Amino acid sequence: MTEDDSTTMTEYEPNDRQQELIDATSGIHVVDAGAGTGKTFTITRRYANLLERGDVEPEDILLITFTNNAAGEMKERVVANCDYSMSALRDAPINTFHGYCHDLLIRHGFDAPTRLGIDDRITSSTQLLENEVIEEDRFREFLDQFIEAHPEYHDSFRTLNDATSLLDLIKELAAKGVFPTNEGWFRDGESFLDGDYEEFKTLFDEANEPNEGANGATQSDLRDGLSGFERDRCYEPDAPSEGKLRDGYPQIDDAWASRAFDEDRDDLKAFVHDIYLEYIAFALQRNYLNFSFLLMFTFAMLCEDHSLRESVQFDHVLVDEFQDTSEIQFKLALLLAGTDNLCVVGDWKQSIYGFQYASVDNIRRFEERLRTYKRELNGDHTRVEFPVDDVNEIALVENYRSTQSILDFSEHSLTLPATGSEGVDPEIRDDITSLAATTEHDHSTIEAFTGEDEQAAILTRIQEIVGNREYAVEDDGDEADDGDLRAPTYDDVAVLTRTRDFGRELQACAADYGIPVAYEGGVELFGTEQSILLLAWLRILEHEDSKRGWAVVLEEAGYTLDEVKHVLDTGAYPTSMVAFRDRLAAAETIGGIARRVFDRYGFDDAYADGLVSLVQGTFDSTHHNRGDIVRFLERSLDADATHEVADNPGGDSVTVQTIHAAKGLEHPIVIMANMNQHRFPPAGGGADRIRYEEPVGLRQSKRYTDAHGRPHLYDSWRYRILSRCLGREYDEERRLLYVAITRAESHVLFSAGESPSPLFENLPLEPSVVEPDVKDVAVGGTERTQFRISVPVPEMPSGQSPHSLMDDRVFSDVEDGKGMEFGTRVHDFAERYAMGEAVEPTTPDERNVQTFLDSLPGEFRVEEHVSLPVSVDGQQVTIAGIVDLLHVTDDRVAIVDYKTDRGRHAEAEYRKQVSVYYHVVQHAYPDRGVTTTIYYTADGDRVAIDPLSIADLEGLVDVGETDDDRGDDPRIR
DNA sequence: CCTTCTTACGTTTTT
DNA sequence: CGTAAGAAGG
Repeated sequence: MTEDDSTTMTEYEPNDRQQELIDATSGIHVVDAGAGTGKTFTITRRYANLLERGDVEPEDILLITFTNNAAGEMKERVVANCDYSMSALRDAPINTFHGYCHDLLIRHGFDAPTRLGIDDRITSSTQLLENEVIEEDRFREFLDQFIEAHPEYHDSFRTLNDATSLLDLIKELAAKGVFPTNEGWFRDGESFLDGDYEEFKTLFDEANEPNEGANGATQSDLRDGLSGFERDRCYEPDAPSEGKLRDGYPQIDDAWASRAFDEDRDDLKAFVHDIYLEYIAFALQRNYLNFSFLLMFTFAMLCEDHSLRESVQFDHVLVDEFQDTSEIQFKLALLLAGTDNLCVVGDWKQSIYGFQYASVDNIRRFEERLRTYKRELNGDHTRVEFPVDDVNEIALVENYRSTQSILDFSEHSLTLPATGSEGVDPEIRDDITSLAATTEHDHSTIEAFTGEDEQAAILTRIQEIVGNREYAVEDDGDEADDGDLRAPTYDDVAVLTRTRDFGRELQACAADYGIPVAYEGGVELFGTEQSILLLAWLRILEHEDSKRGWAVVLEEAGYTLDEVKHVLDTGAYPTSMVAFRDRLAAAETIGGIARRVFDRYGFDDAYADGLVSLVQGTFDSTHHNRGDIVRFLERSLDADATHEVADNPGGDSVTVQTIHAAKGLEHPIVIMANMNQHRFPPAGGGADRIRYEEPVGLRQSKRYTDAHGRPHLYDSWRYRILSRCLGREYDEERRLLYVAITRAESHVLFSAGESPSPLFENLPLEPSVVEPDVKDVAVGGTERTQFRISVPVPEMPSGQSPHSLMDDRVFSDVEDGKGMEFGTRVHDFAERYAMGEAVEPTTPDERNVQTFLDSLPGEFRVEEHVSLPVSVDGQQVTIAGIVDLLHVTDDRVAIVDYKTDRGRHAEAEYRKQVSVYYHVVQHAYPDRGVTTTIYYTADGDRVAIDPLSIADLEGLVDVGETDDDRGDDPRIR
């Protein structure tokens, strides 16, 4: 499903344009590589071609990608195309900008901070701070001490509404190459802050152009936008009255352009400068760098240290995904290029990372920027030594993904007005390189629909599509030339959304109907029950906040509010919980704490795993105490922080993801959902009081002074005029829609609810209205009941799994051939079949399971968590595990454990495992007879096991081993 | 056609 | 809380 999958097969030969790029091994090339044109394929071929010529080695070629994944994939595919092995390319500079800069700083960046006049060093102990929530926390801490130290800025501080907006500003400036030094600004940074009046004047004139009325000119957008100029606002005394400002008609007076632009910003610049510089120093002092500073220091170092720059420069520089680069990244590429063998590849139509400071003009106006940047970099010293006049443009035009209908349709999206009144510059069409399809069929459906309940409408449509040959998709099986069409499955459908929330809602809604849906992408990990309980236990461990923790834990355990209150007041916490707390307190690492908490509650899902690995990864060092972690969890919860969680149910399911997450992927059928007002495009925008915007530079919208003889936060009348000229940009929203459409191979559908957005209404399609009619696919209503057998948690237990009682050696000399994955699949089938899901057996083992389960009357309990407390040498130990199946009838309970083994070699060991289950189950069902059996799926043989006594089991426990030593999955297969 | 009022909204995510 | 799009009013 990755980009270029259609071209990964080596049997494909490059097309003419691809070949041109592969052969273009010298000179400057800018490659317009549209969606699905085999970009990665071509780049890796080009790279291999360079190596084959003999005089170029891997270390002479810098290949920059956008993500670490892409870098890894590039390496693999280069290896597939040339004589080098993976190990030979291990150290090859195929990397992201950040990754490469990190390496460079570690190797040569010791005194890079001195380039900004900061007297500190980057050392091998300097950490890269990756987590945003933690950085914001540090930044707040920094700001507090900054305010303390700078009384002269107290007024400036009053203008701020939110501390982190300043951190964002710093990162934005860093991405533009604007850095502070102890004496002012690095190189010509200050001119960026001042802005460019000429450019602004152009925008001003544009906004001030009279509109065409029915009879003659009507007022300009600018004049219109300035109505109500004084409404609900208080300006400083030098502000003009609305009447004066809007004196002219149909335009306002030209002179306002310079009056609004020219402003004394020395105080503002000094304020931002000092915070910026001192924050960098603060970070170094605390031994960390953020992603922005990584690039900043590398750039400063390469700029100023001429011999270093020359020594690291490359013969060839190749940048992939160039539409996602920021300005400083473009400049870094130039500094790293020793010759004019510079090749950038990208597609401006897929530039959707503006909020991460990607600058689409890097590729759209490549030549212009190249010249400007060369001039800037060479101002005082020749850093870019090669000529930049001769730029070759190559456009890849053959698309290997979509039908021609979809490709043609996708171009509309780039010119759709995104508001009722917006006019889109039609010249954009001239920049579009039309793509040519290579598919054999052109059977596409392109349609739009609405439904009052959009979620239901989408699910209804999905059910109509799946299995319907009208929505046939290409069957790209392994046979070389197929071109056959087949009816779609759930797997073929992807629902794309602009914002995450809609996708998550749809996922929940689909789950109600039993429609298989896999949400892919970042998940709100901190709002989960797992996270809340972990936080609660950590609070209990931290004594200051322990009551808040206890309240959550007690409530979860089923105490009523009154009971909770009573326990909190008296401090009489249940002894088993106190014992658990003490056991937690003994854990060495945060990962150990988290795992113990999740074991206690039986969480062994993707969320628990995600949390364990996240906290373990974030707090691996000993520098953090539990208070830090509590704060981290609180902040993350507060900030709705998201995190990637591997929660793919697998199997045949609909994909739901954001457009951003879908970039680079392809799907046979795409449903572009939630095209509603204020959702796509989203409403709102930055309300930051201090901001940087091209071309007006650094500005503030409010200022705290005592003008009018009264201290107040006055509005800036200049800012109001300037912001009216800048307006809101919807180009990126159109590109997002473009990306969504071009993910589709065969069919595209657009959906909206009750109030479609202009983007939807302006589609050249006639929307149909879908009456919701979702069929419930959950069979028989056999809901999986949450039933948990629990035995009171003993004092001071240390946990073990039944696995630890067993002797692994019986498994080691067996050549089974089926493997663990097979076992997992059979167990999954058995679990789902027992719960009444409509699953079909695919192997003889599964058919045996089916026959077996069909023969059993009564009730099933599936995957029961059990724990058995035992005492060994006076020490409490809990053995926890999961029973595959409990077969419950009126007078008996049967334990069934599936085994996929071909032979019986391990039965003696399994006896220990199922004996644990026996004692727990007997305890839970004291009135019924309990039988313990193993079901061998290979031959359908059910074997009764005579359980060991508790005393026997206790004899098997090795007290030296704690739960930290065992694997994550206590399940025994 | 122009102005004023009302109402509804608050994103995306990799390094 | 501040913004901006659309509706209503003049």
